[in-house]
Amino acid sequence: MAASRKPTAKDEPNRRAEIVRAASRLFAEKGYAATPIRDIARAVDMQSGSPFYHFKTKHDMLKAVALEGIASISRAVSKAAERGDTPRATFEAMLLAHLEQLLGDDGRHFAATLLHESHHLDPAALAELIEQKDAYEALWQKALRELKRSGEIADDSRVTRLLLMGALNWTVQWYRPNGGRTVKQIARQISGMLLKSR
Amino acid sequence: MAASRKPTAKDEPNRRAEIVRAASRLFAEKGYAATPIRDIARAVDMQSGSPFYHFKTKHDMLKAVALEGIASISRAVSKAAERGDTPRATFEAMLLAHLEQLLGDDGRHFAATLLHESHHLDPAALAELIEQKDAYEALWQKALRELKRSGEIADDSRVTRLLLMGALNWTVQWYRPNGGRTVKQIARQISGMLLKSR
DNA sequence: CCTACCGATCGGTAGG
DNA sequence: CCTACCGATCGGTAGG
Repeated sequence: MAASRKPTAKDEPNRRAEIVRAASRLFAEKGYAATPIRDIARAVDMQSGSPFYHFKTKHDMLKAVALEGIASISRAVSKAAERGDTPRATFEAMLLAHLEQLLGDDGRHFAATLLHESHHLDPAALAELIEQKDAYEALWQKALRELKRSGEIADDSRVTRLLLMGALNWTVQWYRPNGGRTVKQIARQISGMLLKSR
Repeated sequence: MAASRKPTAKDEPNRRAEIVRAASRLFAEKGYAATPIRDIARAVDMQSGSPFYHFKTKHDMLKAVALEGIASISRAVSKAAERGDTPRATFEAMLLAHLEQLLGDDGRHFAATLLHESHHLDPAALAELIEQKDAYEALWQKALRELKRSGEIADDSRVTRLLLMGALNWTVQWYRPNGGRTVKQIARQISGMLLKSR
């Protein structure tokens, strides 16, 4: 898995992205504070000081991971939200997109870092992240509003949204691929729990 | 808040419990790996090496916090489960008890540590914790089973339980006391979302 | 991006 | 429980 040749500065076009990817995996698995930069460097075949050529501080790495995490979830769910023709179909497409980002191979470590390690960010970076997160959650608030208008949900308050986010985001803690249930089945079960008609 | 007298070995009857309490708060706020034992010692007016008189390792402190966390949640919810006369009343009492433990002043830091920092435990301690957690969640599975029998819920599968746990446990991320909603209101909203009749 | 390195911090311990 | 301390690790940097 690790390339044994010695990379040089001109070698890869985007070493920075590789670092972010490796960092996301290690932050997700061992936590930000418990991950030495040396481990991230080794994961991308660098020497221990070299990541600092791409990032000024370790915090900047975390910031990059967290922002990329919320950005790709946001992108995927926005796109899904455009496709539904009914409030219910829209909602179900959004559920599926959100879960695919959280549980899929590509975004899983970004999402886990975003959800569990963001509190290590400095206040400025945290504020930036919260701004993105608020914009993202507004998509859900809108979807809930339309479900209420069409009579498929009784309450579209902020608390409802937060409880829904909890049910979704908590899947990161227990979902295992090859664990019997597909992501699509879980999405369907959530909509079955929340929506009235069938 | 911090006593300025110098405590001696015979001084307090239960310094160990104070350490666990302080550790729960710091682990919850800054994370296990980012909390130096020196900070815990200072929080209980000890010198930096003294916590090791009570705990062999830092991991043992985390283990104590996590096990006390699951134990008190388990105790509170068990007690609540005994009091309801209908499946619905039982369920609502359990919801309230669980949330009070997670969000109340006493258990809040224990719960946050339990939920967010347990992965730092060594495999043996983690296995012990999971055993307790499984026993706890069986209480919920039973409650869901009875709600299904009485026709107030459509699905009492394991996934339903996990989604419910997610909605509940995620409150730790967003609930703020004096934030408008009481714990009781949140509990009621969850039962309103999940249960069919009114 | 590598080499070589520094200062600070940290978990843990010996001895009392 | 305190004093005094050690060895290891870690984020970060200078210079090339």
